[in-house]
Amino acid sequence: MRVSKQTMERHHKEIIAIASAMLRERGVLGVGVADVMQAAGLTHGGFYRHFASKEALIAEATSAAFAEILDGLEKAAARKGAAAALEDYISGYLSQRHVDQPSRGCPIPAFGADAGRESASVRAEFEVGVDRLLAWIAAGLRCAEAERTAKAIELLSLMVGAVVTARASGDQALSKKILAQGRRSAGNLISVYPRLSRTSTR
Amino acid sequence: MRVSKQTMERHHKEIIAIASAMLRERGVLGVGVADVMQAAGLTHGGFYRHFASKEALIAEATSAAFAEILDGLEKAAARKGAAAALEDYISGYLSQRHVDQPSRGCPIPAFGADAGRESASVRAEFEVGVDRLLAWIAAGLRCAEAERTAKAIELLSLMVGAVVTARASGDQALSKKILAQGRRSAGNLISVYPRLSRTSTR
DNA sequence: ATCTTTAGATGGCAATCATCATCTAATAAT
DNA sequence: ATTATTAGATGATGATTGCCATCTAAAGAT
Repeated sequence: MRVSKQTMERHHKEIIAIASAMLRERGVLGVGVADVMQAAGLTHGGFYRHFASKEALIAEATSAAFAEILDGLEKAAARKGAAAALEDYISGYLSQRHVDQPSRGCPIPAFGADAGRESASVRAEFEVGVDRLLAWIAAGLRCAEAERTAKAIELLSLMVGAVVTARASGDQALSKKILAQGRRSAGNLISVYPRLSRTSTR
Repeated sequence: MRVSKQTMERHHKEIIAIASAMLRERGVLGVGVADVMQAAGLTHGGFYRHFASKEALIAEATSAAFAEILDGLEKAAARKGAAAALEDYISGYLSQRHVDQPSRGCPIPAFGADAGRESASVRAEFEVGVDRLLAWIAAGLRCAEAERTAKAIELLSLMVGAVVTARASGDQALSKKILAQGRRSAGNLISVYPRLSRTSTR
């Protein structure tokens, strides 16, 4: 049955939103076209009126996941300032909640490894998202302009690695230890005080 | 056809070795039982004489991957000292080669996210491996005893996150930038000089 | 030398996968 | 009001999935 233009656009967005959550929960290969369509209240056959392939959906869903997160971050920065928003972002990122619920969380620890195995179109979306995220983080850092990008990369790497490792290590003590240490390390990183070692000889 | 005990044991180990490489290359869902058996020169039917399930293979292959890496690390530490071996480990970990060839690399960035979705038996193997790896890293750090574990966790998180993010971002400039910054950050971390911010007020 | 055991081969199971041809019902254009 | 267009439903495609029953040939035990 045919459907109005608005309805179709709504369906399109719903499919992407559902896919972006399922992607983060189950990974690229864990998500089936039929699963996504069923979750959207549609049948699997209509999928190819919306997307050229599963790969195209993955790319769009990746873009949407980053866009959703970055929109939230930019609003938060506008509301309470870049530095305070960054602190909130870090504590949320390195929370048990984020580890336990990947579906609304950061795409990088959730399916970054999968994305590396996907086609260039998916990796390109990831690249754009990471770039935007790094720029947002850099804007919230209280440090010399020249150091911002470097520190942003260090901070993001630290957070991504802590979440991946904590998730892999299950719900045991080690997982919590990694998260707690991640919070401490990130706190040090965003501190206004420069590192002695950063300017040291070596 | 039946095969001698030694041959069977050899087959068993070959299956695990192949699976551990394929796991890191394709992820958990990207590896099929038939793929592994074919790569081992066997047919898929014999698989269940060796393993109770695919899950059991994943668990054994995870354990084997960590064991192989840690054996190498311990030998390196015995040969040239823990601190020097750690420096080598870091530069290898954050190399383009490691990003491009996951099959012999660290399991954490390769399929840590997948492992988080797997059963407790797989996650348990991951936990043991991460624990051993952290202990080895800690032994190579030149810093106060009390800080070793914390620094080891920070260093591992940083490295895992950098590799995941670099892989996800494709083979472009961003990927290389993340790796290069990871090397710089890791270098600062293992430096003998303590961080000012670590002991600072906040 | 005979018998029991079993690793691996063969083939097939139902389920799932991405993809697509066909049909239909309703929208959008005329 | 009539017609052209098309979103979605239906159902099937061949390929692949993990898993298993059966067979067989060789190893290990007697």
